[in-house]
Amino acid sequence: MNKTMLANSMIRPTTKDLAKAAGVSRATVDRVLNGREGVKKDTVDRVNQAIKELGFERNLQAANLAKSRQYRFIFALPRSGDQFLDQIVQRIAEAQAVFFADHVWCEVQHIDENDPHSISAYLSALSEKDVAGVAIMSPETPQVRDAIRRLQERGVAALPFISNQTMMDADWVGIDNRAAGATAALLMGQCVGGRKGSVMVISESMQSRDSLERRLGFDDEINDSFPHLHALPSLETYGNEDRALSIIAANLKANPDIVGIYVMASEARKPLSILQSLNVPPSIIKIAHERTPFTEQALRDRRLDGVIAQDPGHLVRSAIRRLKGIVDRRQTLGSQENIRIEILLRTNI
Amino acid sequence: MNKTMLANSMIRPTTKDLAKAAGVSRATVDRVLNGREGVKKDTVDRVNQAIKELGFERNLQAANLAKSRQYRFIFALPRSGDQFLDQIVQRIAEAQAVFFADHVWCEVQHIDENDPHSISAYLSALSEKDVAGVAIMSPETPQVRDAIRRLQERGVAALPFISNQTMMDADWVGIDNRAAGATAALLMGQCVGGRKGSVMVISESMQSRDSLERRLGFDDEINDSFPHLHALPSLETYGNEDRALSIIAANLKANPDIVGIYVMASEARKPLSILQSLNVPPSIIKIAHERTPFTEQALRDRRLDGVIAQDPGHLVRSAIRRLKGIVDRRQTLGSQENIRIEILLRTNI
DNA sequence: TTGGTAATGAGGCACGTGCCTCAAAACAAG
DNA sequence: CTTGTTTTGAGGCACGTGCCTCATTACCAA
Repeated sequence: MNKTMLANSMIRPTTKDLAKAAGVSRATVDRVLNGREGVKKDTVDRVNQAIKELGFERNLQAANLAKSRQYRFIFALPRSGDQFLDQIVQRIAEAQAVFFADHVWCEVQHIDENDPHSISAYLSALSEKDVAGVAIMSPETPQVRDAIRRLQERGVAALPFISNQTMMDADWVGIDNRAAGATAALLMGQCVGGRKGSVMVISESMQSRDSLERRLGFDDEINDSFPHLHALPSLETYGNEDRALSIIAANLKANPDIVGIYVMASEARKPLSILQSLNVPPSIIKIAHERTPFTEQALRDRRLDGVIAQDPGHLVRSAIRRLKGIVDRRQTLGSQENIRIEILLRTNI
Repeated sequence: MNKTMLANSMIRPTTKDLAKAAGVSRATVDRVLNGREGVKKDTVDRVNQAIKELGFERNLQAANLAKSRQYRFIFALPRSGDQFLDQIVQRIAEAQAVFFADHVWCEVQHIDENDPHSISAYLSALSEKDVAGVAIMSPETPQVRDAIRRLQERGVAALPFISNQTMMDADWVGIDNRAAGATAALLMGQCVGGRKGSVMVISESMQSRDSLERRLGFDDEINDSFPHLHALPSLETYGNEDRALSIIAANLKANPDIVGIYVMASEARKPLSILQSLNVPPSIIKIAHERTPFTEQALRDRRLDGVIAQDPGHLVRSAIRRLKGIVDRRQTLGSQENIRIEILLRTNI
């Protein structure tokens, strides 16, 4: 009995079954399924009713075959040469091979993160004919936000990637930066042990939403759980090495009680080498973001005590699956694509 | 130019193209692709050559459509009622919905983890006709190991799940338990701070490979990095509450210098409630495994300081993708399906 | 050469859906 | 009623592969 039941439940209804159940022809079912005009409201309802009753779900493989559909996706990423981005690009190339069997093609398009106008222009030029979806990593500006909206209206799947845009709280791929900051704080508190003192916070710029959120989460957790620690105001390097050196040195001198340093930017290399050149002792706890060859090595060498990371491979594959899900109008399981905040220590690299 | 290039590279060669390129008929191509007999070695080579040259990869959607293929997978899991397993079962149900569009059906089959004979008998009864693949969570025994091998020989994809079998170092789904143990140790060391003392280690049984590996990793890291800590011999509860209470109490009394407790088993509930009933102070660091409603709450209440976890949803989906990959003879990206060792603290639950 | 077998080709149907055409039916307005 | 429009049906081809059958060719040995 069990077997028969299973066998039955494993036969998926087809459009033919639908037609029979709704008492219409396959042509009409087709019109309803693909939203074509010229069907009476009443008939549409009958078909939809049948869909529900039979639990019909269109056979995507067959549909894609019929349409010889291809999924062309574009990753619009900042130019920059930091190691985290390099990783992302590399993972995209790897993902290509994995998703080849699903008829997915990915391309990387470099955009100028500091020129919202050019980004918007680029996005506006994309047509649904050429591109099925775009994953966009860009700081939030009204122009970019609008360009994304227009893309979606034109039928192109658009997904904020790693950097979030306020508009879409659910529909984006990346970690919860506030929680990431809080995690950094907790790790900091625990590594510092009972010691009392200040914590230096280094960022590239506090303009971006990501940095702001990390900072908020960091402060919340420090205040909540480690009142004996004092988080200093953020130092902004603006990606300038000389500036970074001078402000970090000054900050160190001004706060001799520093027990920890939190490097908030995604590129930890420069701040850390500056710290090293300034002979900051290992007893001062150092926590950074993102797994890169550099941070991995630093963890091993104990130049870093902890790293808060998001897996680049997972980010990329998640973005692809999400884009594909949008294009296919598939139900996606929210929890499936939650990007985890990883804590890297020496042992779990 | 860019566009044309892309358009060309985006047309996948078909068996027809293959036939033309190899100078044979589609029938012969078919014989080669599907390993049928009666083709001259020479011809086979020519076809394979063409496959390489064209970069041919069979269109899985079309093939599955033609065969009206369904993927029926079975998760063979221990009966038990622990929360971690409950989560797994729940995730399987969720995954069903997500993978429905891929024609994947999953079933949970409860097995008796303590009866290798019955497990082996169950696996032996599975035929390639009914089942495309099985994910097996079972402690390692020669009988189970052999049954898995025979399954594979019969053409059923078989994948050790969460509990590893020595035989397959690469082909299984779960975390690296040795690294997990080491991570627990490192977390322990950091939370304990500079304090000196002993660490209690509680397990259900040291018979299983998983426990052994965790213990090895734990000891390695403690010895390496925290010489001021002393890891006590493992306490084995054998799942018996009375026994657990008495040995834990005795262990606490015998070692007044205990500064940390490592609960190695996947079910932390009972050991922890025993510890609570024994009034173990919060200053003693407690680390356990697996994210469950219980451990989440315990982290929030600060009854637990850290949890080493593997994401059940990811485990399940990874197993399904792996099984499907095996059945489809697809290339799988190793790194894609690496299960991460997650560190859960209060902030990143 | 002949007979026999092994190797190959030609062709067709099926899978489930998308998309098209043309005809038939239902309906509304005059 | 007729005329015109809207709605529906019938049917067929295409997508790329698997799996048949039957015919044809190549090759080997007697």
